[in-house]
Amino acid sequence: MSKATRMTKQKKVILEILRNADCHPSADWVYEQARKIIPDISLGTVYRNLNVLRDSGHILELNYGSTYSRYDGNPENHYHFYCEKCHQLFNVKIPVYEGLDKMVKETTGFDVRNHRTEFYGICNECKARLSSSSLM
Amino acid sequence: MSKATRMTKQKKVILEILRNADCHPSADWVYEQARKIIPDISLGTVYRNLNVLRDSGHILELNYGSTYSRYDGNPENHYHFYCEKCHQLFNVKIPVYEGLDKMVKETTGFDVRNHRTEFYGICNECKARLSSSSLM
DNA sequence: GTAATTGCAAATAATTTGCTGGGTG
DNA sequence: CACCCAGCAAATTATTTGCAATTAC
Repeated sequence: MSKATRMTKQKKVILEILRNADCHPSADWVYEQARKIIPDISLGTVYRNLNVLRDSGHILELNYGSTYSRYDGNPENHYHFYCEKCHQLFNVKIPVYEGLDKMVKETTGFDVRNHRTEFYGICNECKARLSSSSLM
Repeated sequence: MSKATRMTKQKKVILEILRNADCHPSADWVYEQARKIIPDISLGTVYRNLNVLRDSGHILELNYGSTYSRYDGNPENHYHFYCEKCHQLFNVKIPVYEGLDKMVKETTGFDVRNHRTEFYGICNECKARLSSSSLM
């Protein structure tokens, strides 16, 4: 059914970068990192592989709060926090509440596969920066 | 502080369209509807007003599951369901669980303002279509 | 060997912006 | 009557795609 997929050195490097990243990078950031290892890798290849890896369930694509997608090397569903000041994305370490899916299935009848939740607010670093500024 | 904002007939029409929409339309759909009332309205004006209305809290901008934004004339936070087959977006009528925000505030220390949740799966119409097809 | 994948560059899609004239408060 | 906002078109940004050469299996 699904097309055969080959493990190229480009794909391997991209996956490795995402797994080792402690942030939720954009395609462009992944591209810059990948160039350090494969100098003539192209941005198109990065985008193509990010899509392949997302479709095969190896990574997550996130598109909250910005005009571009961010990627997450941890494919297991988890919650995120978006800082409205510095626009960073953080992992939130509370368990995914799967009971919600069942609740929605009961009220709508839909086949609910999963859900995603993003929290919005101000992160600790930005809170500190704001309260030390004279503008408060 | 924030700039004065004027009520133009364009802005009024755009807001009215969104409030009466029973779907979660794209900027382009809003533009097509608005043209029926103000034939020479421009797409740029639609985008500008959607941003103004979003910033002033009159509408919500949603960007889940697609490459373009959708807009919601109901500015109160509520959950959504995205059908992975037909790509429609539905409102989910379960109450927003604000206790989650407090939980995240306690585990992270962040100032959590709110959260958004989207459910993913297959809607009823698509379920019916799938089970009646010979491909199941 | 052959089909998937690459690099490159051009194409697309969605949204934003500069400018000048018009309409709101 | 000042200044925000409209229309128009060109610019920007993020992402996708066509093609010939390359490479994994």
